[in-house]
Amino acid sequence: MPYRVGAARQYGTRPMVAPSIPDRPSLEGLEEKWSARWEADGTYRFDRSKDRHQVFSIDTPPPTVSGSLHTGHVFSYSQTDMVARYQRMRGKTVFYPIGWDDNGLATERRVQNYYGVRCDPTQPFVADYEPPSTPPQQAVPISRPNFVELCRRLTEEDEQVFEDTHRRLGLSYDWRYKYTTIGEEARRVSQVAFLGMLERGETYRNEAPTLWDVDFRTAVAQAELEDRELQGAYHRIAFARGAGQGSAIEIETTRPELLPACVALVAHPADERYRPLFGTFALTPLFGVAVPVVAHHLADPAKGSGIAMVCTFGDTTDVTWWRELSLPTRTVVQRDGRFGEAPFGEPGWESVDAGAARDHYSKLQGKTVRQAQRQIIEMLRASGDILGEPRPVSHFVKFYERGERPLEIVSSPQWYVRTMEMKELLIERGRELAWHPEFMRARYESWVEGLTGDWNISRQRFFGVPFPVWYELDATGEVTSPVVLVPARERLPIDPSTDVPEGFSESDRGKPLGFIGDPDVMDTWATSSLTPQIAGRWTDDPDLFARVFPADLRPQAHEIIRTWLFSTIVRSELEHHLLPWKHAAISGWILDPDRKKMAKSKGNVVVPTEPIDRFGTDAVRYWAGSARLGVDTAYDEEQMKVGRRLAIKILNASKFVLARLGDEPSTDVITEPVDTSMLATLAGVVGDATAAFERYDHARALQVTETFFWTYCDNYVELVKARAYGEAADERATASARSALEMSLGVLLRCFAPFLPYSTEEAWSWWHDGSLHAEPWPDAAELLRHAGEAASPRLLSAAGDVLGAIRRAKSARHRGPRSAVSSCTVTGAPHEIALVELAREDLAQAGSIVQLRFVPDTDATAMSVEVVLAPDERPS
RNA sequence: GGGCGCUUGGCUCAGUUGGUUAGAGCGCAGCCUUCACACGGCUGAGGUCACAGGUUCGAGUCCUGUAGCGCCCA
Repeated sequence: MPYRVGAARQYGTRPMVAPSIPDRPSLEGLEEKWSARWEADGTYRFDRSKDRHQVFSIDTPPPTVSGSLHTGHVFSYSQTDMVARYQRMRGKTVFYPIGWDDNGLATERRVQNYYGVRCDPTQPFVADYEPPSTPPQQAVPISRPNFVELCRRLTEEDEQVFEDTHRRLGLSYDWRYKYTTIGEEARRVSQVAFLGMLERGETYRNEAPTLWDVDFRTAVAQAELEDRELQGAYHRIAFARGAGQGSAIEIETTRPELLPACVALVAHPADERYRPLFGTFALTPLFGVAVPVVAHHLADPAKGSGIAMVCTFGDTTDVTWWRELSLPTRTVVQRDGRFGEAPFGEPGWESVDAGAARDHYSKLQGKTVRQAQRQIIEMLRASGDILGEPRPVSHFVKFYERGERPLEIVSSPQWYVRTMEMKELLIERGRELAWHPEFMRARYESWVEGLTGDWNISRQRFFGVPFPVWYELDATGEVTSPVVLVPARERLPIDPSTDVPEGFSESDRGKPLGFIGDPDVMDTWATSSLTPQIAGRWTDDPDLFARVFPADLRPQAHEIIRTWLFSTIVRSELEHHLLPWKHAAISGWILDPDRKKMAKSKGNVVVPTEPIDRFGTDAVRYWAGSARLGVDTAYDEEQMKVGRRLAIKILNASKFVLARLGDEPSTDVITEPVDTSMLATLAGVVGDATAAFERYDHARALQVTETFFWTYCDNYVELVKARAYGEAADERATASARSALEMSLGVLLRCFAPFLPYSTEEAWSWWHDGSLHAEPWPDAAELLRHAGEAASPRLLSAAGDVLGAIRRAKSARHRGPRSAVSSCTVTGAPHEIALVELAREDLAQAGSIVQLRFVPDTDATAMSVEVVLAPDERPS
């Protein structure tokens, strides 16, 4: 591929009249100036006429708009932008869209708090509804359409703030491809993909025990769970045996309130204490229900009394026992977290004393889990079935990660995606993906290996993508048929609560022999897992999609490997049998200066606009760019100050070079050994930076460029200053210096461009038309050709060493940098001396050396420099 | 409890496939201002590479173990 370092191009775009260079270059105002220009010029527009192999496609997880942006976003988004800019300069047309994740629970909560409302689907729709001007104490119930409307309104405001910040950061998106996860296209893609899964049998609806948050009133997926340690207590409860069958069985439980839901007692098959009891029955206290004593290996003989009661459902182990031992179901806890009906005496609820059972249960019905626990303990005490005092215990209980009360397990119809049968395949896909850093793959694999159930994608929420299905009702108005009514694909997206299935009319809704829409919305991940398809306009623009999918890169943080990355691989596999991207770049976290994770809940969040205001975008990006992928990084203003200094240095160095451009620029005239040595060194730097970018190591690319740039300024620029000023006798020496300076500056600006887009663009604009960011990335091989075969990087470094020795001598004697050296003697191995002697004139000028001598010494192992300063002529 | 990562000068971090006296920046100290840069530059001091074994001619780097910290999952 022809990546030209671009003598011809570089010079070719040079304006006829050199624009004026500011006397005092400054970073102030560059962001506004260049952001507007890039937008106006379409600098970062994706060229959709290009084929897939000419495209570099990035699938960025859209940030959640509800809530504020923090510096962590700036950090990882900047890192991705560096790759995007590099690839663009490598000649790719970059597909780099951005979206906003406004779908889901986070937005609902924000709307509730912001406006002081709550969604109540039983409320009637109010046209032109206006929320209270100040949020009232008691949330106002409003209809679902009104609630969704408020969600849209608030997210639009939030999205504008986000867009402004992203633009200031200089992220090189093509804004024409902006999307949202609740927008029409996202809903269409989600629904098309869902119906595809339905058709292929990859999704199914099942009435099943489901982890349920009683406050949020929604099912919770495995990815959203977390274990929290809770203080509880073991209560010892006696279960009577049938007449003449022996003494009571004592069990210990942390959830005595679930006694009416008890369906069995379980002990380990090898437990000698209980072996004789397997196959017999015991009676639940208070309720008199006969439950079998059964054996299962998950029963822990060391826990409590070694025998446990199985309830429907106290925890996930209960679910396992219930399923594997085919136990009956007696559910008492409802979706609102309160005790519902329990018809003791009726089929399935047989009791030896149904009257007493009902009497006892009537005191529990309607109570919350906590209240019921207090009540049942009281009743058990009264009946004498509770033994001794409760024994405090600390145990882990499952919570919804956003929830405040332990999850209950209820039975309700949910849509599931068959992920369990894909596990092997998913792990294989994970192995095909190039992970940066490599070790992040383990996070993914251990997550997939640890999956215990299919992916539940139903959410009993309001602001989300509805399931595009209806159910037929029978003559009694119940859903009994397993047949699902689906819309034609052309109708999507639809909302089954307002749209009507083919062959029915709105008047059939909810009526016997009519239909009813699925009441739920999809889990936010069921949409977010389709960002490659949404951004690439899979359903609406297949031509575009073919050019950008599968993507080259998925950048994201490590905590969403188990959610976003995982679910996207699942969907891509189901829909396309392809890995959705080639590379995954996993960024680290931003920690606060005390190395604590930056999080809103901790109150240590730095708003990104603040450091941008104080140090400038380039400075903040420099900080982000110096951190490697996968490494958690502390928020560090010192590092931003360094970046700011670098950006200013770039402007100043550019000013110096451009103030003495030659009249007839040409690469042919770069002949002086010091100049060609510099070009050869620069070629090495470009090679390193390129290789680093190719392996997604942007930090290394920045570091090698920066390191070279400082020695370039300190040594090379100082060495050639006299020639550049035209003070050399030989005109060719001057032309060589000027051309080399111009070429190297152009190369350096391009190397820095992905990191510091504003200051480099500013400097570039001083002597070019067109954007630096549309320039080709420099090519090391071409630089080497300009340097010539004879050029040796060693000359520049050796001359730099001599210069350093002279500086040290002057510094030690408190002399100024331009103070005179009466004599300087350089001693070293003959080949070294022969080399460094090529820089004689430059060294003499740069060091203000009167007498410069080079002494070859065959015994010398290292070069040594002896400096004699001229007498100090300053007044003392 | 399982997995992953980290431990290098006061601080933040580099250190590529093991190869001479271990690097950088910040901070600190000293010095230097007409001639790109005081929103600066130069120079310097400062490290038994967490610990203990092992492999090797040679280990910050590879292996084993220990400790501490962090994250993910139970």
